[in-house]
Amino acid sequence: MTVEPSKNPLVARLRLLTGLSDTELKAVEDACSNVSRLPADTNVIREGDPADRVHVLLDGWAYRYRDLADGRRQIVALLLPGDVCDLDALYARRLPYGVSTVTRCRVAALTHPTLLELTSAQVGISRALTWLAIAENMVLTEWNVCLGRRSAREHLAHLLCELLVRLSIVGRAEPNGYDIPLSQEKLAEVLGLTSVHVNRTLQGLRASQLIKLESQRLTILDWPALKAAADFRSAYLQAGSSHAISG
Amino acid sequence: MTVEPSKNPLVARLRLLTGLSDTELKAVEDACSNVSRLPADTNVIREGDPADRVHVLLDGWAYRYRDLADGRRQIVALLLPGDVCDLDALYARRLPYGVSTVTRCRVAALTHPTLLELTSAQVGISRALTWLAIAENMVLTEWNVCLGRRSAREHLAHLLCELLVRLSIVGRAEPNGYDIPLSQEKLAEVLGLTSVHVNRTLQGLRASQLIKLESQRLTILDWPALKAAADFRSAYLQAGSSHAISG
DNA sequence: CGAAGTGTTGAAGGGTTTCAAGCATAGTGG
DNA sequence: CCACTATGCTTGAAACCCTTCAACACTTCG
Repeated sequence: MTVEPSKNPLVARLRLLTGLSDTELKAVEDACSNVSRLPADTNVIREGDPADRVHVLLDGWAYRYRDLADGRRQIVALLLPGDVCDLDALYARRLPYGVSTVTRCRVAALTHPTLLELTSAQVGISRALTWLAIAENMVLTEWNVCLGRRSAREHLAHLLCELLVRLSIVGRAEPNGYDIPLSQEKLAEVLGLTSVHVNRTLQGLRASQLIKLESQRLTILDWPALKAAADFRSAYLQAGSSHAISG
Repeated sequence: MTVEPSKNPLVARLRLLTGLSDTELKAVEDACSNVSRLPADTNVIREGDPADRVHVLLDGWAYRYRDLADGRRQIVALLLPGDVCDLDALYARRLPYGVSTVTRCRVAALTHPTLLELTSAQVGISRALTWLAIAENMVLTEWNVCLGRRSAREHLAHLLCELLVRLSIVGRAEPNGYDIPLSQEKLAEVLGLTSVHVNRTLQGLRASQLIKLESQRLTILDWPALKAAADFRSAYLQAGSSHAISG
């Protein structure tokens, strides 16, 4: 049985990294049929919302964030096409974070019963869910390292590297650059810095001839040097190809 | 069918938080029969080790860490009884981090085939794996917030709160305190600070009459005030009780 | 008793924040 | 077409949290 290449970026990721069968991939694709379009800069879900469905980002950029009482905000995940916005909704009564769009987005909603049915029918899909959670884990772990031990310059360079690899996996990047719709303010909320310092750090990377960044377009001028500045290893983003997880 | 209360802290966690059936809990317990004992301060796995099995911590404290080229180290997870040390081993060829013991530990090793068999036979166990990954996710997310946006004092207070709740779930804490075998150096590696600053921050919490900490024993003198100082909400650690995930 | 690890303290330095202002760009309405 | 406004980017100077370096005290243990 052959299936023509899907436009669904989640399917693309699962095909590339997990070895799911065509039948299972088709089932995932079918499950993503309830699609809605959201404008830029709007809430997908708010912190504390009841968790009765899971959202898959099909197109556009979004982010997961937590706000503190005094207004400080930390972005805890950048969501790209093919990412699940709120996996925790599977087991949490209410979500401990909010999700908002950066650009216009297409989002598929999968209800709890739909997912139960899917995972019961095919073990591979159940394993794919575990894989998705673990893939997120690895990104979160790397962010922990960046936030805890890396300088602003290293951290920013690392983020730009991570985004290149993740976007490439779902066909949203060219070899030497990509469109990045984040303001310096948003970058600051990701990096745990102020936008002022992000600005200066960005200038540092530009001055070193590592990157060019203008009008929301990042060009990587020296990939080896950027990777070195970040101490970046891409392995953690590409795990899964080793063991097939199909049922 | 009734099962007498298990000494296995992973079973305790799954029973309390996920609603797995007794049969499934028994299967998990049986799978943890290959136990080894490790002395304090030794490697469970090293960064880059081949990932052919998964380790479950049955007793003692351990931690997951990443080292940078110049010697900086970030601890990316504190592992308590009932925690899985290296879930990523399920899908990664090599582990992107190391795991070491803090105290003497008892650790169960589950080989890849064992796990495949378990998850194929019982959907509930497959879902439990996803739940475990998501539970880790929530902790990692909260650490991101702490590292990115909270002050040293808030962060330290938050960690002490988190540990009380997590230890309580597996019966390793009293209502107002617990044994904490971490040196200030280790705390610093968790918090992304220096041990000097951890020392001063700890003194601040003592001076405010929030905690007492001597000879590896933490006593919480004012739980509401400590929670307030940390802006701590325990919900993220107790998710799962809402939806049963049994197969 | 000496050695090693852990906790404590002081003083100086640095990376990042804060505050404040100025500039550019894009969209809006008169 | 041109104010006018809003938003984001840039820059400077001062302040602050945390680090660095260095020294000393305490405990444990061979």
